[in-house]
Amino acid sequence: MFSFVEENYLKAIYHLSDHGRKSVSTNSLAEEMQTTAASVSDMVAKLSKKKAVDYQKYKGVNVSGKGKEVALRVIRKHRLWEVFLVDKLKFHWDEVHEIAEQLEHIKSPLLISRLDEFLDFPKHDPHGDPIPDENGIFSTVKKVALTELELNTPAQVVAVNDSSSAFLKYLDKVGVSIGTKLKVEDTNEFDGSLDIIINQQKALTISQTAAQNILVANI
Amino acid sequence: MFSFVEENYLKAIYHLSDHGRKSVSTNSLAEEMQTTAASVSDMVAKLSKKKAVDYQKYKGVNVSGKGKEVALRVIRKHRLWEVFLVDKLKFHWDEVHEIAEQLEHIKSPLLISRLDEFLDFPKHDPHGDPIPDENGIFSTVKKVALTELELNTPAQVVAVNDSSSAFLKYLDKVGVSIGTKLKVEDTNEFDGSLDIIINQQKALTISQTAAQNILVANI
DNA sequence: TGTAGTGTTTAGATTCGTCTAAAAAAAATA
DNA sequence: TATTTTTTTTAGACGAATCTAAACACTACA
Repeated sequence: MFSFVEENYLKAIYHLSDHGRKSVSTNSLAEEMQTTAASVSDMVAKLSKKKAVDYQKYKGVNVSGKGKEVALRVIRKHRLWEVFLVDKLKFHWDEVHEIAEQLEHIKSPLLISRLDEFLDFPKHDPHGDPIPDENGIFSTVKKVALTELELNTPAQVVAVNDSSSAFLKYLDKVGVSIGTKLKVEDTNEFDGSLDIIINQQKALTISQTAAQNILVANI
Repeated sequence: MFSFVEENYLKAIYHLSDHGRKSVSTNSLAEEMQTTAASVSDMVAKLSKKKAVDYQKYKGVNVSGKGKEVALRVIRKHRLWEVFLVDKLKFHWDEVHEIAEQLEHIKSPLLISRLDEFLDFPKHDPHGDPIPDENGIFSTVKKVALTELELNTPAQVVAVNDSSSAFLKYLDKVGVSIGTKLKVEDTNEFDGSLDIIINQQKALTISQTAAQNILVANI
């Protein structure tokens, strides 16, 4: 139905359009796909003919219903494989993207449902991004920055806003990762820093800047 | 270095040449690859220019040292993924080939070494075929028919001689599959049947005919 | 509101893997 | 050995995805 390359275009359009909310320019898509505007024009016309995107010349492009379905299926596979690589094969969360880019194109619905089960139906990938279910539905846990979390409310880290390697290294050092359970014990008004308890044991103070970049959900 | 398609050709040549022992005709390769002789001629010329095969016009083709390396790497990946699908994702051994055909082309040496470790360094795939190591070396376990196994010697099922569905169904029913650990407790001289212990617990008597078709290796 | 500048599309070419049809070489047979 | 049959290769073309260069369409500002 859709080639490897077409799937990648649909995924990119879906991302750049902010989940289908705004149309995507040829140039931005060209940059995302590491190719030329001319190639993008060609491919978008092709996807339009296949009814996978809505497209009018010079007016930008967006995924259609069908295109969104394809994009979500690929995203689901990508994120499930990332969970596999980190949880089962002990990869670090910042080394899995490239491999998942390849694995996401393996065609076998049964494989994916078995993998989902094997991984115990994860709702988030190792970066905290939500994994759509087989119908393309994201689980609707509300994510808030750690700075917004109420005092003494248990929560779980589900994502980060800053994925720079400096920040990820810092999180590693203090023992925070996706899935870490924590609560905020106190806030220090003079600099906005937070006193938190990690996994009901380790006490730690983190800066306001760090806390703004850690997203948590209630548990 | 080598495309998806080139890898498949090298694998097919390696197989048809009986592990590089005899040269492969254009027509047989065309049949194996489900394509035309003309396409094979083109591709073989291309692989020859890349020094992956030894080829002289009208004289057939065979893998070169480099080509054999590529083929063995692909075969290793294919068989490791098959083990993963059967052991971890609970696929039946006759449903994994198609999916492994796709997975075998994922490029990441680290992924494969991690997978190998995760699967506990299997030496055989679910069909009993040996898995080459990272240097392309097959483990040289001696396979013997179960009828030849010494009494009370622990061994592991590595292959079957008869892959008729009747025999496979029988094996399923009695709980014997590739990888099953067993030993022979006693032989019954009057009909050649064997009393065996499966996985150090289940006792079972099997006919001489069945035992001749089960290949085991010492462990 | 006309025009310079930016963004986008079209035209034409290239590489990869494939095809059909035809030519050439090897093998089989008389 | 000469001729027929089979196998293999070559020639030329095609679709997919890409590219560069050139034409075209929008936009922004003088």
